[in-house]
Amino acid sequence: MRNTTNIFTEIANKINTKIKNGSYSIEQKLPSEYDLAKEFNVSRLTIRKAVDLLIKQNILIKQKGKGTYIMKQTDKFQSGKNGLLSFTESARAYGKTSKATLITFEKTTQLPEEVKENLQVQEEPVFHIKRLRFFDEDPMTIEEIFIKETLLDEATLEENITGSIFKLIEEKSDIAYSHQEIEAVLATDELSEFLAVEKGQPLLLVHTTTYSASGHPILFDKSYYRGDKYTFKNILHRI
Amino acid sequence: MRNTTNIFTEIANKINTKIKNGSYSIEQKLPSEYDLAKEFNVSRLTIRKAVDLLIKQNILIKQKGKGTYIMKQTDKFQSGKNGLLSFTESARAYGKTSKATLITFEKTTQLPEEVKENLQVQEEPVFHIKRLRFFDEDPMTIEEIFIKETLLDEATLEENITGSIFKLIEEKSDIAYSHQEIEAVLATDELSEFLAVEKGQPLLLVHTTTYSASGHPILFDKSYYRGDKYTFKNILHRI
DNA sequence: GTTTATTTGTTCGTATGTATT
DNA sequence: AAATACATACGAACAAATAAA
Repeated sequence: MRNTTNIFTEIANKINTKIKNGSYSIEQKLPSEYDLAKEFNVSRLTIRKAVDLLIKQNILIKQKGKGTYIMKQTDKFQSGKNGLLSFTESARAYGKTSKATLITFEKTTQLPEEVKENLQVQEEPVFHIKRLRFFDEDPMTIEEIFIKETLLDEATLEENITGSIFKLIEEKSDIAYSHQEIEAVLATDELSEFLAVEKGQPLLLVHTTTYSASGHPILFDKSYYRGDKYTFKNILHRI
Repeated sequence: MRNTTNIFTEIANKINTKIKNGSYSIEQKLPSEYDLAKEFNVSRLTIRKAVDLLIKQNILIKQKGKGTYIMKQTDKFQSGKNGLLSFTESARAYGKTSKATLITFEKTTQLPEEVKENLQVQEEPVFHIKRLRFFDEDPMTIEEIFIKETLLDEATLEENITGSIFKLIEEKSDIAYSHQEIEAVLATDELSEFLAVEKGQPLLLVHTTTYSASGHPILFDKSYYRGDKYTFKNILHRI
C-alpha cells in the first residue's frame, strides 16, 4: 500500500516542497550535500539518495565539483517523466479524464506475425481488444491490445473491457518495463473515421511490448495517436 | 580522456561481458549482491553501484526480495540512456554511416517566436543552420539548429558546418540535458523535395531544447525525420 | 599560474529493515 | 517459520573537478 517509511523519500519530498515554494531557487542552485545533511539532520549518503531520486524525476541535476541545480521544467506533461504509465494514468497526470469505448473483442489464434513474435506465441489463444480512447471528450487513440489468454480471467476481462487493462494484469503479473517504438503514419479510412480526422492526416503509431522482470512478454500494444493533438515528451541527459 | 578509474565502472563492464558471453544467462538471473561482492572482491555498495549503472543502461533490472534479472534486449537497438537516440548514435547502431550537407547558414535576429522563446533571446543574433542528414546515401532528416552567437566562434563554426555541432558547443559550454517533443506532421513541398518523399507523406517532427546545468538554453533544434524510415525507440520502467 | 577551499564522487565497513519464496 | 535477496541508513575517509583567492 505504498508505505514508504524511508528517510530519503521524506527528505526528497521536503526538498521538492522547498523548490516549489522558492526557498532554494536563488540562482537555481542548492546548498551543498554537507549543508543539506546538517539541515535535515541525516547522513550525507541519505541526502545523496534523496537527490538521486529527484534527479530520476527530472527535478534536479548535479555537476561534479560545481553543485546541484534545479532543472528547467516544462509546464507540459512528459510521457517518460513518471516512468511507465497506462493511458488512464497519463490522462490523470494531464489533469484530464479518460474513457474508452470498445470497438472489437475476440479470443483468437489467428495473429499477425508481428504479434506472434512479440508475445512469443505459436498457437496459443490470445485476447485481442480494439478500443477507442478519449481524453475528456476528444477521441485521442485507437489501441489494439494483445494478451496471452493465460494471463487474464476471461469473465473478469469482459466485465472491465473498457477499463484499465493494465490494472487487471497487475493483479496476476508483475509488470517491470516496456520496449516502445514510435513512428509516423497516415490515417487510413478506418482510423480517420474513429479519430475524427481527415484521411491522410499524420498519426503517431506506437508499438509497445511490456515485460515482466524475468523477461517474459506480457502485453503487446499497437496504438495510433492523433498527430495534431498528442506529443511525446522526453528528457535526455548528457553522459 | 575518459579516465574512469572507479571500481564500479570496471565491475559493471565485467558483469556486462559475462552477460554477453552467457555466463549469467541461466534463467536470466544474476547471483545475489553478496555473492557478486565476494566474486569481485569489493564491497556490496560497489556492486550495487555497478548494477545501478547497468540498470540505467537498460541492461539489468532488479526486483526487491527476488533478484536481479537480465533485461530483454531488442535485436535492433537498445538505448543506453534516458530514451531517445541521437542521429549519430542511431546510425552507428544500425551499422550505417551518417553524413550531412549544408542547405543554408546565416546569422540573424529575425527569428520565429518559437525560437525566441526557447532560446530566451530578444534581439541578440543567432546562428541558424539548416542541414540535410543522411544514413549512408539515403536522405533521412532535415535539421534546423539555432544557437546564440556568443556560444560559438563563427570561423570555427563555418569550418565544421557539416560536422558535429554538439561537439563544437561542448568546447565552450556545458551541456547537461535536453527537453524533447515528438509529433507527426505532413511533408511540405520543400521538405518532400529534400527528403525525396512525396508531398503529404508523414514525418516525425522533433523539437529539442538543450540546456546547461544552470538552466540556460544553449541550443534549439527542429528536425524532420522520414516517417517511413525512422523509428524512435524508448524503454520505460514501471515505478 | 598556483594554491586553497568548496563540492560532488568513490569506497570501504557495519547494522538493521523489508519483501519473496 | 526460516532462508534468501534487495533496501535503508549510519559513519568515515580519500579522490577529483571546479572556482575563487
